[in-house]
Amino acid sequence: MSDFSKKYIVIKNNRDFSFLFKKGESIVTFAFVCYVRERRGRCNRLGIVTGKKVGNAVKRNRSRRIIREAFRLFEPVLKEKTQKRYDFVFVARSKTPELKSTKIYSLMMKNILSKLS
RNA sequence: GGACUUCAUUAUAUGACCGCGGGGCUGGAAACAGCCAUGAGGAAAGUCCGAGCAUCACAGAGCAGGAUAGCUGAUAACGUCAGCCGAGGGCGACCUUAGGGCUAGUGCAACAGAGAUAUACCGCAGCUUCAUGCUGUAAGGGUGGAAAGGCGAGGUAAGAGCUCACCGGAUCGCAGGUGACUGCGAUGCCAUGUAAACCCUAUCCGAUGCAACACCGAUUGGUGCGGAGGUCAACGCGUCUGCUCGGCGCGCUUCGUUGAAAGGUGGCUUGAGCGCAGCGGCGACGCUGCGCCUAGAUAGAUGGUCAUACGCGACAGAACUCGGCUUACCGAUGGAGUCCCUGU
RNA sequence: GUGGGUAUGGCUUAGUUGGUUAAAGCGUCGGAUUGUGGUCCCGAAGAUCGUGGGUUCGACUCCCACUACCCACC
Repeated sequence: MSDFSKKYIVIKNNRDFSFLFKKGESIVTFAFVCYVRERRGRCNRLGIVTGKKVGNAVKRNRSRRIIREAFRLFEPVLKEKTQKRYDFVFVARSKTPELKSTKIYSLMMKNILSKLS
């Protein structure tokens, strides 16, 4: 996958994660914690963290899927609004697997867009 | 009708739209786009056993260490499973069972008790004495988890397997059974418990694990580390700082070292496979025939929204692959069987 | 994937060749001292020894299974 594609890139490096935890702007809700930072490039990047505290493998998988789905809906809205591109890291919390993706989507719209613009 | 026992099966379903993984087809130089079917479990879990597979080691034998422990069978193998035997529980269907050896040796057994692996405190009886002492005995008392098998009768000075019947255990013989063992008879009462204490006996075990391992690619060069140089002119990051300026370091060049560790591909899913039928076997299971192909990711694919139905959906997510075991779990359905109550 | 360890009063630790009663410090409570509080002194309460089975006459200790936490290696 290159920067020319429409989709986002998955953050894999531990260096990128720790950099975002240090330098990123944090947005806290009851469903997730989000770290954002502006980046140069043509697409957004996404990383999801589901720690041991979230629960067993099923719960961790579910929270990862929900966040990814919400972000899939959220991303085109973001691209229309601004020309800037960002790195995102979402950290799941213990309540995340019981929620619906629409709920997380609305939380993203409310909290993140207002913060970035 | 109630109370159970046991063996299986199943684990929300259907449709629409959007999205993900690998696969196939079409278009395209490629990037990619479109279409098609397909995509988590009974435990995928815990990692407690046993194998396959791979690499290394290995003439043969033994020691050490570990595992297992009724018998017969099943199996690739097992600590698993089936049937049976013994023991225990339940009125019963049925369930549970680490179930070799203390007569190979060593160790341990607190407190209590007279005495704990050998004894005589209170007793009982005989002899004797002022008091008491000596001898015999182990029925009774009390202690304890355990006191020379239990109970009754005979017997006796009082007693005792001293003798006898029954029960229990041991040894020997005979019969039945592949065998564990069971039945009968004779002898005859000889010594507690603990080997999930050391240990002994029998059987088994080479080590490491798919991050194994194999291949690709090589000085025109990859990874990490270190030295020297360069430049902050420009840009980014880090650091000094609350901020700005500025400095230093990295990204640049070069030298030395590291020498496949890094990256990619394979391993990676057709297998002791699954389903159905027939045959053999009490059964675990085996044989034959027909049919089927059913995840293969690599920061890790199954999700979302809407609608309908009901009982409103538990435990839970493949990571090389199988056979078990163990643990978690809302329920639903079916087969077989037992006991009790009522009616005919 | 492989291997190892820990769990004991509210907290931090002792204790296990199996033997009656599980020890200590801090903390808590009560008393004494002080004009009051602290320090000091005296006393008390507080533990199903992580959970569930088993072996044994008897288990914190031995064996098995499970739960939670921690660590190491590739």
